[in-house]
Amino acid sequence: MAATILVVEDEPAIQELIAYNLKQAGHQPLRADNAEQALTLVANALPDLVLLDWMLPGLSGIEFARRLRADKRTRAIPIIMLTARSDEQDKLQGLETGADDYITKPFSPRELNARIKAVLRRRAPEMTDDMVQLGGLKLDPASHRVTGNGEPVDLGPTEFRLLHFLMTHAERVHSRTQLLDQVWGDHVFVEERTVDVHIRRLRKALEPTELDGLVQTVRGTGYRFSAS
Amino acid sequence: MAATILVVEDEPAIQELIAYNLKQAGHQPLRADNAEQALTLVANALPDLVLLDWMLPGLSGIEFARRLRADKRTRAIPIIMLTARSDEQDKLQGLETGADDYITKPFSPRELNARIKAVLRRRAPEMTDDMVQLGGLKLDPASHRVTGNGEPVDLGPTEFRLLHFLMTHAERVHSRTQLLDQVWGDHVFVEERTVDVHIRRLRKALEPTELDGLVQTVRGTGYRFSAS
DNA sequence: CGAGGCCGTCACGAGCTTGTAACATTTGCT
DNA sequence: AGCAAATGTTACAAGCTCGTGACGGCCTCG
Repeated sequence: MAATILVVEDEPAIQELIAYNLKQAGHQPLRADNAEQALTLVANALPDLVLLDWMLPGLSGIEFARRLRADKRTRAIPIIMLTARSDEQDKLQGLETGADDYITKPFSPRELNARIKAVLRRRAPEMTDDMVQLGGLKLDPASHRVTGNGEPVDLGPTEFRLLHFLMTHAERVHSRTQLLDQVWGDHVFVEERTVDVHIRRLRKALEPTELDGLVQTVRGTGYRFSAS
Repeated sequence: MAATILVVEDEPAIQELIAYNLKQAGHQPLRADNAEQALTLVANALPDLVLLDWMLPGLSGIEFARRLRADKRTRAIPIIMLTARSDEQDKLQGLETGADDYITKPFSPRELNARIKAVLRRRAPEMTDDMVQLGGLKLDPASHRVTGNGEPVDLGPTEFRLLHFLMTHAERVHSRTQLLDQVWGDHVFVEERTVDVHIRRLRKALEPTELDGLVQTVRGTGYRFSAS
């Protein structure tokens, strides 16, 4: 878990309620009363997910979603829209605009959390605290523990995040830039070669378990985690 | 347990019955005949849980629940609603409003107690008086006593609550912020590093029993109680 | 009103992490 | 083979995190 979630909701009580529930669930809520404010926040820091009220004063939720989708930097952010009652018209338009899911008010905290988790699992599996197990390696985000063939593996924070991302996006090559964006964060500027060093550190930590071969180099492209 | 439980029920006989049962089970019942009265009581002292009749004269149970959820101070209070027969409509609306559980009349004292315990455990496992026993450490909330390998361990109030929380949420990393929210209470403003100091005091108290290793640091993330 | 216990904060230092540069090695190509 | 680009590897200084002891304030109890 531990995702940063932007809540765009003009009703203060509901906003407060949602924010509280997000915090309880281990997320980091960001709040905005309207779309303009939300855009400013997004400009400063990318949230991992957006909870968006469809009915907003000023710039509408639909329009806000469009703008997110129009900008390359924000296009991939999952959006869950909040609609009053089951307004079919809104739902349709929302899903067309690119919302990942919708939830109708009133909703229970339980339902909200379930949907957030579902969407994150689909769009950003490394944000959930699901255990990942691949090719003899086991990584548990909840306890923050890694074992290789049963033996504990000691990793630094960055190596842990790197391995987590690679394992949740296995069998795919990731360029250094992508890894920097995903593992380091997108507003960070670091030398690309730094990735190499951390890959090295990760492999070194995996060596005792003979599992370092799972982290593979794809020359000219980047790195890949592969269990095959 | 020893939880303070607010009973909101307009039928005097049933209210009396419930209150009696709660007392028997070791709880401290507060009674209210209607939502207005209940609000007054809540304003004075926060109960640990609310038993709420859905059908009330005047302000309805649903509305009362909404108000609890709307106020930051009362938002976290678990609610169990009492519904006459199995009125599906009410159940649905109740859970959406944020009730944690429901129980249909008539119900047995046993069932009521079971649900209360379950809800308390789910919302705040460290609220129940279940004894926790992990890795040689034994913590008994009822007698407020801790023993490590049979030897008594002397803890201050905060260390006790901290250990209780960690033990009831073992094998999970908790950030300092989470610990402050859960152990100190989330309206409190304290330095994050204060957590470190109390962890230190907890470890020091555990040292004589050689069990201080159970409280582990996860660098860059937080702390974890682990028996493995 | 004095003693003791508990709490939150601070400051210092050890040790761990991290980004970078520098050098070594491998790879692909001609 | 020879070359250039890409990647592996190592060392290191700077920065950050965490452990730890100390201190002063507050409260309770005698």
